[in-house]
Amino acid sequence: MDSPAPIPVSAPPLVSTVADRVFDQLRRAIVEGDIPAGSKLSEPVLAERFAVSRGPLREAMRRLESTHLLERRANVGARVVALTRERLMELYEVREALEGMAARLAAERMSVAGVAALQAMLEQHRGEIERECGQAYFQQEGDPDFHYRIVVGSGNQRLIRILCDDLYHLARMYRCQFGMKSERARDALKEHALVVDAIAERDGELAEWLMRRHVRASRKGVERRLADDGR
Amino acid sequence: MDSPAPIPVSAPPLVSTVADRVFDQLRRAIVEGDIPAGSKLSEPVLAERFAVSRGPLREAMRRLESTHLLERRANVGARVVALTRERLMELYEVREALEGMAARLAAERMSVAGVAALQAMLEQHRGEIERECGQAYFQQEGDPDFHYRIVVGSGNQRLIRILCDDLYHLARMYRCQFGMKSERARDALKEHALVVDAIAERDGELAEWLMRRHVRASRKGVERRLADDGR
DNA sequence: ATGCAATGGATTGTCAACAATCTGCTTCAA
DNA sequence: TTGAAGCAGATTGTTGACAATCCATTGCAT
Repeated sequence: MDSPAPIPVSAPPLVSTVADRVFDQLRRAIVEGDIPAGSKLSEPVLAERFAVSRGPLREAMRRLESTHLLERRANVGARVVALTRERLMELYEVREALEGMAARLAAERMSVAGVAALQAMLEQHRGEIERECGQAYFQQEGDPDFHYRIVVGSGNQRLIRILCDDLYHLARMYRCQFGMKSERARDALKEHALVVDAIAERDGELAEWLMRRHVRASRKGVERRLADDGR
Repeated sequence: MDSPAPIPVSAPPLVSTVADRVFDQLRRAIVEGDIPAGSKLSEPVLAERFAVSRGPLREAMRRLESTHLLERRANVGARVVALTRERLMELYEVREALEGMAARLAAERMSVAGVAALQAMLEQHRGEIERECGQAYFQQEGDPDFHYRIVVGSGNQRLIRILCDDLYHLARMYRCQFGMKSERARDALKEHALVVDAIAERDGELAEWLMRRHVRASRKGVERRLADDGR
């Protein structure tokens, strides 16, 4: 049984270079809204803020750009991506396709130990949601955990990189900045359980179908919230 | 009716910087096998080869890494990705999911003009395949054209970037280096026609299903070829 | 002969200065 | 008053030199 500790998404670099540190710090600052979305990033001021020269900083920014958190134009500068309703919907569409496939592959290939760990995690989440009759913890921690495990369980390295290295950070950025806490916790947990069951039964087709429906349901929940807020 | 000229995948940068040029040249050299897969890239020798300093070169390499054509390790160096049968299959799995979704979205959203252009392109391909009773042209030019159009027609910016900026270049690398010329040209054309019909009928569900089957069929064709070659 | 430690060479990471480019403001003419 | 052309300031792109790190070879001890 695995610990509920944060899952190492992409293997952290064996040796940490200055650019790596700056990359992590900058990403967190952007994702958590410390640096507001849409704002312009000046290389000199950032270099001073992180106490590094422009070389490693530019490398970090380049990597942020490759994860689509930054947009650069030559001789003009870099801006943090703008969070729009449209982009969020696009993100959900891609996630639906990719995570559906991940669930299918996980059902076909995940080790029995992996499936057991998945079921254990689900049980733990069930306990937590019961205990604090709460929605807060689940959507903020449990849901990403669930999705990570499925994706990693697919065994498809490319799938893992696209989702864990890029899309999930962006998804977290939306959660942080739009302040979404789902009231869908109980429904989501039920949907998770169905997906896990399908994986345990090695029914790839059903697992994919259920996962896609789960992602669509999440999207609709978000859509409703945004409509209420009048974004 | 559009010209059969090469489709501009991602908008070429308005101003071309040195790093941009090196990026394009390096990518082409890697994709076309001019620089063999798995080989190590030395910064000094490449800098001399392209007659630039290490700064822009490193930026270009960083971008190649973000497209997963290069792998870097700190203080060790960069290597061109190794082309393995396993990675190729992973690529097809991701493409199946993503292009299936693209076909669905294209069916729902593509403009009538876009659909007309798609049909015209198909007709042109049909003529070409008839004329040279040939498979060469089609798989090397026509098939990518077809997939590009569908993806762009989805209107999902993120989908477009993932597929056109990253995956398609890698797919082309496999084609170039494994020297695949499909004997599947006629079958593929038929499959394309079915997808286009579904899009024209605005039947997203069917379009997705057909596109996924088409990608799977391509994968199987490649698998068979690789088995024959004993890779 | 085998395993381990130290050293030399090369490669990459980092830094600060220089050059090219863009943006916004000022100025001038219609 | 409006529009375009030119200039100033700042920002980014590029360069070459310096420092830190790793890999392979060599030598030695077991």
